[in-house]
Amino acid sequence: MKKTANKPQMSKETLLPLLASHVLQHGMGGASLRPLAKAAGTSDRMLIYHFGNKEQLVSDLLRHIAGVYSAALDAGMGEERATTRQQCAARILAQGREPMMQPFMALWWEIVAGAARGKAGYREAGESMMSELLEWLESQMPEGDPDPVGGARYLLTLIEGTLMLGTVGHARTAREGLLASDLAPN
Amino acid sequence: MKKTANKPQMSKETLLPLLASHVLQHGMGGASLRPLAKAAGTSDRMLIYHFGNKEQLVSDLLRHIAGVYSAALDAGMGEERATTRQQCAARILAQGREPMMQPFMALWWEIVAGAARGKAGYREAGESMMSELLEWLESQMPEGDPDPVGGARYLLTLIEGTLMLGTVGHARTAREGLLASDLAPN
DNA sequence: CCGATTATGTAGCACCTGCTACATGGGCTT
DNA sequence: AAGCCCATGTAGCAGGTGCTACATAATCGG
Repeated sequence: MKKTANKPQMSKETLLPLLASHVLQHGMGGASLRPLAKAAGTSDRMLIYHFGNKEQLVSDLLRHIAGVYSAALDAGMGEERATTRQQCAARILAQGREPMMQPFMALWWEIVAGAARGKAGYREAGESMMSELLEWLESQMPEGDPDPVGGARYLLTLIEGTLMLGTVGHARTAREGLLASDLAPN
Repeated sequence: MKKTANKPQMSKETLLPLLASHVLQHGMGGASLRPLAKAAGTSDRMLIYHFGNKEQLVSDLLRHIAGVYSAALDAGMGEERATTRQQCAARILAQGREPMMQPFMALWWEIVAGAARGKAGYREAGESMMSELLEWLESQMPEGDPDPVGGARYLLTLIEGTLMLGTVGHARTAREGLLASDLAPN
């Protein structure tokens, strides 16, 4: 028996993945200490011990989740670029509809809502995740695009609007809007 | 003294405006029975009495708020139409930034988040508010627009994406995206 | 004027909330 | 071996949660 104890031996770093997984499944609304603690195999007491207070825990957790999101984006990134902007948008919208991304989508709107209310950590997490997505989108822009940087921003705006409309039952509205845009497949 | 008692004499209809005003200020997260009751000058007991349970209360409240939103839109509607799509989008984005609309904007993302989690009443309220906005937008489309219906849907998608990006600190991204679109003022 | 329905207040239930005090361990350094 | 610090368990706090039971008051139909 060396120093490798079989006791849990927890730390922020070991706790965060477990907490993130729980939050991705159940949302930020249900992120109260005791359920979180149970999901991580600890007690609420220990969560406060490691993070100081709940606000700090939420901040750290959101930052961690933003990192996980980035990794998930990388994992889902295709090899070859798109050949048209329209294909590029379609590709990322399809990615957003993948089951693997579903928990992120549900959590995303809670992050936006928290940011709108000025909650600590929410705006930073949202901004970071959008920056990540924007970067990914730029890398996916067609080869000969005349303005890949501006185009990526334009597509991002359209894509996020489409996702939002879909969430409140206006998927059809967004689809018809895209058909009426300069992205229409003709 | 006829039958007009000076006692409060509450009902769903008299309660809902008071509840809505509280929720618009403090958000759905703080919409627990006792604060709501205090804001409406009643007790949690009476809220349950009138609405049956909290879920029903939230449903009724969201439907009521969707109606208030519609009225606020009408009140802010300008007389003359826009002359270009770009002006049309700018006008509605400005409207969203008005102080009067601010509580709706903050509440909006909570509605979207609730819709994404399948909470009762949220999707319906979100869908209704978007339909209202779409209708308003159609009425604002330029006179000689070749495709006002599709154009309104296209603008709505862009506008909502812009609002979302602004909420998470990416207002600049959205602005640059619009500049790179076919809406660019040139 | 009486009886029934409607409206409201007071207490209270069982549970959850973030957080703390205190004790006890177990492993580390010296 | 002594002392010490980090980790963890048990209890508990004051307050909030949705909701209910019960009693009472007000109002209205007969």
